[in-house]
Amino acid sequence: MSLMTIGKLSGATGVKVTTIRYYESIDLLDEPERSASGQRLYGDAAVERLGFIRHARDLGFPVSAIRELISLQVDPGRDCDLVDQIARRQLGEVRRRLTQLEALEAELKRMITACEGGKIASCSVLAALGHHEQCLHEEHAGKEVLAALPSK
Amino acid sequence: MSLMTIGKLSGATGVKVTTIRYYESIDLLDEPERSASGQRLYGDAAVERLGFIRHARDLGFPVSAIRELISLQVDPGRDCDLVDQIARRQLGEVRRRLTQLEALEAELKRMITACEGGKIASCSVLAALGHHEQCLHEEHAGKEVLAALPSK
DNA sequence: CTACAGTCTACAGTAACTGTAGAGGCAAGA
DNA sequence: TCTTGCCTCTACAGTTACTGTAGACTGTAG
Ligand SMILES: [Zn+2]
Ligand SMILES: [Zn+2]
Ligand SMILES: [Zn+2]
Ligand SMILES: [Zn+2]
Repeated sequence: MSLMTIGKLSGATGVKVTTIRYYESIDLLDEPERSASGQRLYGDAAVERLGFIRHARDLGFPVSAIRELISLQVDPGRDCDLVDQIARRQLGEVRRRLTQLEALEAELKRMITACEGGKIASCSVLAALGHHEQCLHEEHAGKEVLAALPSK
Repeated sequence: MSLMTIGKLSGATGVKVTTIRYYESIDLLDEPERSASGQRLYGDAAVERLGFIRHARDLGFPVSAIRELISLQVDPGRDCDLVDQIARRQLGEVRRRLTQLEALEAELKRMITACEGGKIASCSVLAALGHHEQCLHEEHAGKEVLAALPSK
C-alpha cells in the first residue's frame, strides 16, 4: 500500500487540494500521517473516504449529514434505518426544491413571454417584478429554491 | 405621504429589519431620511423599491442582477433589451438547476428503493454513496444544483 | 546547482443574509 | 413623572462550503 501526497489524492479523487485540507479542518477526514518534513501522506483508505464524501456532496447531502453517515459506517452490525432515513430526508429536500424551481420557471417564463420589447417604461418584465400582487401564487418559491444544496 | 420607521417598512414588505439595513449597506436601497434622533424614516417609494427587490430575490435573481435592473429602471426611454436579457439569463439558470435536481432526484430514489433494510454492512445506500463508478451518469449534477439561488 | 512545481500554515473573501451585544429612543399606562 | 416594554441604533460575529492569497519551505528533474 503506497502512500501519496495531497496532490496525488486530489488527482485521484477530483477534490481540490485546498478542499481536502478544509475537510480535514472540519473533521470530515482524519488527520493523515506526515512525512519527516511535515507533508501529508495518505493511504488508499483516504481515497475511499474522500470518494464517499464527494459523491454524497455531489448528491447535495450537507456536511452534517455526511458526518452522520460516516459515524454510522463504523459499526457495520447496526441496522441501516438511520442511513436510509438520512437519504430519504435528502430526497425530500431535493423534491421540495424541485417543486419550488418549477414554480420559478413558470413565473419567469410567463414574465418573459409577456414582454414584446420596446421601452423600459412599458417592459412587462419590470412591471411583473414590481408588482407581486399580480402573481397567481401565494407563497414564493424562490427563497429556498436556489440554495442549501451544494454549488459548484 | 407618511413616513414610516424601519419596522413599519419591514411589516409592509415582509423583509426583515436587519435585511433592510443590509440592503442599504450594499447600496440596493438608498439611504433614507433620519429623524432627529437618528432613526431611519421611509416614504412610499421605499416600499415600492423594496417590494421589487424582494420579488426579484424570490425569483432567484442574484443581487448583482437586481442592481442592474434597478439601474436600468432609471431611464424609462431606453429599450428593454437588457432587462429581458437578464430575465432570460435567470430563466436559463433556473432551468439548468432543474435539470440537475432531476438527476439528483433520480439517483437518490434509485439508491433508496434498492435498500431493503438490514444491517449497515449490506446497506445499498452506503454502497452506492461509496462507489460512484456504478453511477450511470457521467458528470454529477449536485455540485451546482442546490445553491446559487436564494435560500430561505 | 538551480529552477520550478508542490506543500505548508494562517487568514481573508465569497453570497446573502442572520444573530448578538450594548446603548439609546419612544409611546402608553400607573 | 416614572416605568415598562418594545423599537431602533451601530458594529461585529456567525452561517455554508468552500476558494484564494501570502510568504515560506520542500522535493525533484535537468
Ligand atoms: Zn421587456
Ligand atoms: Zn411572483
Ligand atoms: Zn439501507
Ligand atoms: Zn452518483
